[in-house]
Amino acid sequence: MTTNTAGTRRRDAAGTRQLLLDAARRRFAADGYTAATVRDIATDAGVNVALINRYFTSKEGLFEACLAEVGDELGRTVDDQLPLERIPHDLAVRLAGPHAARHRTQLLLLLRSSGDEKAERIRVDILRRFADRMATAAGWQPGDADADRRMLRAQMTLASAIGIALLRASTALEPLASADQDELAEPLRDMFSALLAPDR
Amino acid sequence: MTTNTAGTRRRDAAGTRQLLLDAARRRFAADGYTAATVRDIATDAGVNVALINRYFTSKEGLFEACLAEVGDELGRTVDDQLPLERIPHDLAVRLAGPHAARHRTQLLLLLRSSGDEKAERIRVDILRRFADRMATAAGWQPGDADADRRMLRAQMTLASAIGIALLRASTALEPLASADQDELAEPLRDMFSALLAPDR
DNA sequence: GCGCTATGTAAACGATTGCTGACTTGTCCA
DNA sequence: TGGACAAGTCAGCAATCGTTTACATAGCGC
Repeated sequence: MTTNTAGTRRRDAAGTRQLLLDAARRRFAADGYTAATVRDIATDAGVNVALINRYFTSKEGLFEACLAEVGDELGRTVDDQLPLERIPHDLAVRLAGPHAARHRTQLLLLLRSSGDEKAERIRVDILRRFADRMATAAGWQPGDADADRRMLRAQMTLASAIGIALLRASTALEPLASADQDELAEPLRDMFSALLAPDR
Repeated sequence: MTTNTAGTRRRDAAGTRQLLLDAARRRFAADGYTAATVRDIATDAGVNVALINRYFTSKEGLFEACLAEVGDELGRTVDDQLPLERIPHDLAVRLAGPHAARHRTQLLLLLRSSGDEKAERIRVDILRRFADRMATAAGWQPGDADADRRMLRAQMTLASAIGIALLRASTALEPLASADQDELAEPLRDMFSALLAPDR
């Protein structure tokens, strides 16, 4: 919360909008949609509660905006033509790398459901796009005979990564919860190459 | 809801207690702790709301009872000395077999957090026990040099299975969501043998 | 059959939820 | 420099939450 000498907030619509988005993403990811209250989010952001409704119309709108932002961010972050061999490493970094906290909220948000139909559509679209890229890296092609099998495997890979992220975040289960990037990388490599490149 | 001809409920403490447990497990697994309301649960069970507090003291108490029941059930269901080769098949059955609906609620409940400390302890205990059995099947022994590595892999296996269950249940992501037992079995076999038996 | 207790019901409590309206006040341009 | 509009504040609304309390009655031992 940036304040001037008088203790009143500096006025910056775009800025406070972003503060709300950041706080909301963390809260939604950590607590789930229902358990995260607008008052919690506003307090975290250091912003008045009413501004949530001004900028995002409703709690649902804020959630959708979070999802949309994550969609954009993943679209920019995830390499479109990522070689198969780098996927495990890339996911290990996401799960336990230097900016794991931010990446984790992205992954967790993908399985926080609000029940709202529009948000649900956004959520599934992101998952599908994410899985598509993995399937492509694994040699998937629309017309293939076993295209469905490859896609299924890509989606299972994604589900596994999210499951690991969730269990690490929401449970004090050792050694999983505090395993670092290097410790995770090796099993992830074994696992994902078995899923995505079973015949090489 | 069993009623006699007059429309009044038949009185059966143990019976309605179990009705509440079943309904609660489904609701908690599907909606999460906060989103599942005691009124929803009571309606599903065909039982008066106040009975939740009579039999389980509180919503928290009901949740703990659900977890404890799942713990017992898993303790009886999961074979203590399951051979490594059968784990993938066993999990495939749990995820998409004939009684998948019931097994799914068990798995999903393991990552529904209430925030309450006691419930959290029960939850982690179940997960730990579950992972222990998998690690044991994979040749884990307390004194081993790489005991920690094996345990980490077992926990990642469990996390993956739960992640797949969650994504199947909470998202219309095809083909994953409607894949049947046979379609899941093969990738699961590849995946789990890579995780649990990397050197065979 | 009588009466006691376990079982189930109904209504309401206070707290918290998301949200709204009327309001103050900062900021910037003419 | 003053006025207009955007940005932020404040108090309170109605709805819903978990829970409690007072009451009705079915079922069983005597």
